[in-house]
Amino acid sequence: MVRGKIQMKRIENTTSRQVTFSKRRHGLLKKAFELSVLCEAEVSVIVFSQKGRLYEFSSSDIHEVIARYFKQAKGGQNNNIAVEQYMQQLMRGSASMTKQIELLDASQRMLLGYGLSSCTSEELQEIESQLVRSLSRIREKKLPAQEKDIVPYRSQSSQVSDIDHVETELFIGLPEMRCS
Amino acid sequence: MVRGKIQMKRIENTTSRQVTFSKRRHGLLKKAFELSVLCEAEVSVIVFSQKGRLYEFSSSDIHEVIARYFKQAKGGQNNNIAVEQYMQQLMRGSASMTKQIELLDASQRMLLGYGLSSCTSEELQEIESQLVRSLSRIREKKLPAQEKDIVPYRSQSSQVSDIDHVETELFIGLPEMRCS
DNA sequence: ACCTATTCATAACA
DNA sequence: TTGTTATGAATAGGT
Repeated sequence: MVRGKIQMKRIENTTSRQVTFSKRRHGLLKKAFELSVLCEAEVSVIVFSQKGRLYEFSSSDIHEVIARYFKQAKGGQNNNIAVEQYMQQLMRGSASMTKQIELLDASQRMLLGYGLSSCTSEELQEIESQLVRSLSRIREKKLPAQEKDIVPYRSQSSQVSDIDHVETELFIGLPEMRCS
Repeated sequence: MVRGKIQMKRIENTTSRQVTFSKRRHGLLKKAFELSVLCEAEVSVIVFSQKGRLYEFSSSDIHEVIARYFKQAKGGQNNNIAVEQYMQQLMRGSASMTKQIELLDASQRMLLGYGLSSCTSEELQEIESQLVRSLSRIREKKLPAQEKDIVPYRSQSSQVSDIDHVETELFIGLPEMRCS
């Protein structure tokens, strides 16, 4: 398009392809932003580079946009509402899970001693107390087995083995399908 | 940006806002297409107008892109794999449901007598036979109740009342959570 | 990363 | 709405 317009096909030269990707990616996200501002539209853009790196823009919560997409797409004529509602619930579930992950991430970092700059002294105290309790429990366990704590039953499936040790709750909101 | 550059804020005049939306939306989707071609990137764009109309571009199946997004976003460090897998399954479930809807749409249209131009004569015959069978069953039902067909139990919930009358199957693939 | 000659996108207008 | 055009933006190739 400049100094000799280019062909609309994959740029073979790796270096110039990467440079072009960087420039045009910037341009695309900027345009998306401008469209959302000028026209009060809801705009989301997702870009994966060849190497799998993720770039995105969203004028509002991208989960909401995706949920709205699933609701609207194919939603015109004679499609049933149940599917749309189900999809919305799936999406809201995804959104809440992502938020949960962020919260867990933050709390874990705190318990590991990182990201504490924003904490009040009370919070730091609370974290410390928690750490103390954790420590004492661990030491308690190290004593010769005394069956003090009955280990609750857990599925052997490794699928959920990393998520169910936390104190938070997930409200996925699956509609009653197969499980009462 | 032309004949006097514009301010980066909502365009107040409704007409020019709509015109600008139309033009810039075209430009955005075109740019997204070009980026995906030139740089072999995976690009998805979702746009909702103020009136709620949906516009989209995706270089590949948008469900796949969204699934990949959920997999990648927040997926860097210490997040557990179970959540990612779960999200992927939710997304694949959404994708398969959308495909199911399309199939159902098509078959319903055929049974209603539309969209038959692409059918072979065998298919038309099959549809006809089906319609005949349907008709005879309906007439059978119209006879005084004889308890010929035991009506299988159905949830009273209207949530799924429109989807479970079809002969196709949905493989949502929910991981074992709460249901065995 | 920084230039700049060009092509592209588009705001205003018709 | 669709089309035209003057002008600002984006960017391919080069440094």
